[in-house]
Amino acid sequence: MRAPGDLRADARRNRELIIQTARTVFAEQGPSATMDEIARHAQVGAGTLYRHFPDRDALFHAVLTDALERMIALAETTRKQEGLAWDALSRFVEGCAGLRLDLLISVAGSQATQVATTPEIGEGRARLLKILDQIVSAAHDEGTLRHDVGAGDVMGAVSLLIRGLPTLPTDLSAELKNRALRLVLAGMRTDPAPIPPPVPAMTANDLIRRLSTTGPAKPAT
Amino acid sequence: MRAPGDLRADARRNRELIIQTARTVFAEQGPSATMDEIARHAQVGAGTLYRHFPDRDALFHAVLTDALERMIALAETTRKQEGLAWDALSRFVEGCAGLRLDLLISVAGSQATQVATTPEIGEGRARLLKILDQIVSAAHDEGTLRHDVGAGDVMGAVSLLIRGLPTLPTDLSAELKNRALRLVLAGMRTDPAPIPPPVPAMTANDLIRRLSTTGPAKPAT
Amino acid sequence: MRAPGDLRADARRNRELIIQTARTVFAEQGPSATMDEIARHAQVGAGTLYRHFPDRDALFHAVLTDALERMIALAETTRKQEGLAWDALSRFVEGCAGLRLDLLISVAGSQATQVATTPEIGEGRARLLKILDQIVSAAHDEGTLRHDVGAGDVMGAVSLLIRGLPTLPTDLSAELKNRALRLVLAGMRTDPAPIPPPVPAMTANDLIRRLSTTGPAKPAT
Amino acid sequence: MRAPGDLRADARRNRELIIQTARTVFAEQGPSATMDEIARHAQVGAGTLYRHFPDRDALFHAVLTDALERMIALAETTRKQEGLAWDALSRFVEGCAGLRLDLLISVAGSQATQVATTPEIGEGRARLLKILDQIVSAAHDEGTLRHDVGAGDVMGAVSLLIRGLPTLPTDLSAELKNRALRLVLAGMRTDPAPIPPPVPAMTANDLIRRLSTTGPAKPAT
DNA sequence: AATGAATGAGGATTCATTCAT
DNA sequence: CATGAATGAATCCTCATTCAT
Repeated sequence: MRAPGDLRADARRNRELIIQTARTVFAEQGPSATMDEIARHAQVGAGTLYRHFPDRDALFHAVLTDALERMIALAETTRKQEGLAWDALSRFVEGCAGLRLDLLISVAGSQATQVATTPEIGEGRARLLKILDQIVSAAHDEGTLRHDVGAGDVMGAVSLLIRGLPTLPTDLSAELKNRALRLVLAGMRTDPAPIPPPVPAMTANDLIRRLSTTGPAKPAT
Repeated sequence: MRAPGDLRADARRNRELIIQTARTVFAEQGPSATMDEIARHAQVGAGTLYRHFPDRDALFHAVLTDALERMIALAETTRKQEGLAWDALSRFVEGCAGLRLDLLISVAGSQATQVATTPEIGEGRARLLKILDQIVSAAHDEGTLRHDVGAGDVMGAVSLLIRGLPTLPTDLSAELKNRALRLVLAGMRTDPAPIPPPVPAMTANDLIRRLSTTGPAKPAT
Repeated sequence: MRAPGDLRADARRNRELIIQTARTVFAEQGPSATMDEIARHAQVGAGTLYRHFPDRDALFHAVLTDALERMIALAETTRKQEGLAWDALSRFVEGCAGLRLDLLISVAGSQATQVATTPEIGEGRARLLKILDQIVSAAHDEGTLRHDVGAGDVMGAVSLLIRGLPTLPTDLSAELKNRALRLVLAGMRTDPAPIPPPVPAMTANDLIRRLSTTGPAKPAT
Repeated sequence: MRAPGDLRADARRNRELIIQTARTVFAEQGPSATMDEIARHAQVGAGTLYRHFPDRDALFHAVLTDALERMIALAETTRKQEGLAWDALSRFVEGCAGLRLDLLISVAGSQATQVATTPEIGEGRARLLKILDQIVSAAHDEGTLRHDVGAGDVMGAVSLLIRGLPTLPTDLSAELKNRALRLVLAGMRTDPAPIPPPVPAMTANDLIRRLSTTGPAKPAT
């Protein structure tokens, strides 16, 4: 008899590969990226993709679950590593922006309503919120976080902002996203918003120039 | 033969009808709503839809242009009606959330990249940004708006937030969106944070409860 | 305003065309004939086929219903035209064999179990059985039909026999089917067996020779 | 290395297992049952199945050959055991119905045309027909069997009838099949049909009731 | 100018068959 | 040899778009 991890090792690697590829492809092409496209990028046959994820929704579900896990891990890390709760909170918020989770809601929003209501997803969300709650409570106690801001607000703002603006050039989208996140963080502080440090404002002209200079970052579906 | 104005009135009415219907349908079913679905909701034949908009992108374009016009009108109105530039700014931001533009970016993001780079759209964006610039400058002068916040930041934050979170129940989505908008506004102020008034925080438990109670707001595509 | 039958005439013609084509193609290629094949034979696009019959089962259903109607019409005709109930019965049985309904059960048997339980099909079957019942009763009264043979037996035997033996050369299949039908009819008579008239038996050697001489009648799927 | 007989025994057992499993699965799910389904039911991997039968047709071939062997064995048995040729004949005909060969033709008919023309199958058929010929000749000599009925007729009628009506509930299908077989047998007799003994007829109402009461016997493919 | 049927290219999914373990 | 994962061609079905009425 074989060791149980043998073939499974290969399969597990493929599964992981497909999930990560799907995340990338969805982020780049939007939620209507085709299954074939994903399979091609992952360098596997369509059949392999379907062996692992029996249909489109199953793949969405796996991608979303994976994304949630990353956010949870991020929240736990920052909570442990940062002395100040506020620092944990802001590192979490900014870290989410870097997780390349653009698709998290975009995918869910366009096709996967049922996916979003899966028990696993629900539990994952709850787990994440519990951790955020601890950070938020600590920040309340520290006096750094406004008391009318809860873990639900943090989660909501992050969910809204991490999507970025897919029609814009990638770097401009990232910059606007980061600036908006900083503004939200500033709005959450009790004191006069020492954050962010005075960087130049994004003026109307800045935006217009950068919009007219560059083409779109991403091919449409 | 009829007078040309007669038919034109009819046609113009149909065009308007289709645009508004499309906005609704896109907002409800996501950006992959089919042309037939839109035609059916507008109670016209597919042929009529295509007579007005030669292809899918043309329809997107019209919907986005229409949305931009609404935002422009809103910005102009608040600028004229409000004495304080800050009030104009915050009324604009909050007004956008009420325009039901959920689809503005969601549509654009998933399918209409090329649409987003159309000259008309570019000009509309520029026009809107110019008006915002006036408001923003006035607010800077007033001392109510942080100097490191520009019209581009306002536009960016609004664009990111007005989409809402389509997988959540409608009311919860709206509430989270409004709370996030208020946090952003608070983050833009120079002074501590008179906004929003102390309302109870959205806690982790609030969010978990409301997520598990209600089903999703919208059938997936 | 147009006459209501205008466009519909075209569509109705297409619907009929597709049903008859499907019957032929199923009869020739077996129940796993592809939708595309049927569409090609009918000289319509796949979309047209699907507009009329939303999925494979719907097409099956239509084909089966159509076949039932033909059997019903046949039963009614023979009942009216023949003086002797026995003649009506045997003309019905033999007529069914000529209806090219080879697929009737073969299709149903392989894929369309749910189709077979449709209310329409059920009603059609009942209607047919009622007519057969009248013929059968009259034949009982005539004294030509054994009293332990009912309309259900007639229907059952016909259903079993009309399929033919698709692997055999067409003419051999037809001949065996016809001989079997005559044997069944003979078995239903009260008197010795005036039917069939003494034709030469199909001997083992006949069959072996004809099986080895000719290739199969039909390309496999 | 092991003795060759060892593995061979295992392999032979597997081969037999797969054939019998395939027969069952085909009979239950129709001729389009998948290879994976058969492998799963036989509790072997797909690779094992393909080691024994290089492709789908090879498996069909084996199943059909096996069925033919059973019919041959049955014919030989009845010939030896029955004193009266007629009894041998009718026991053969009825025995075939019990062999669960429903698929014999149904499979062949839908997919395996080429299979049906294989030399092995041809020889098997010939062998079976020879045996039937002996029985038929004896029955002619006995005066029990009509002289215009040959071994080919027997084979044909049996082939047509043993398939049953897969859309009907199992027991109803079996009953109709048995009744039809008895009618055929009656039709083959020289004398006024002492067979079958007077059982109640299957009336229209019987059939309608039983069709509406029970669901179909088999899930469609 | 409106209608809705027809078209067919394209995407999701399945499954016979191959191959690495 | 057995296993079950990988493959990709083939099939079902959808939907943007065209066209006859």
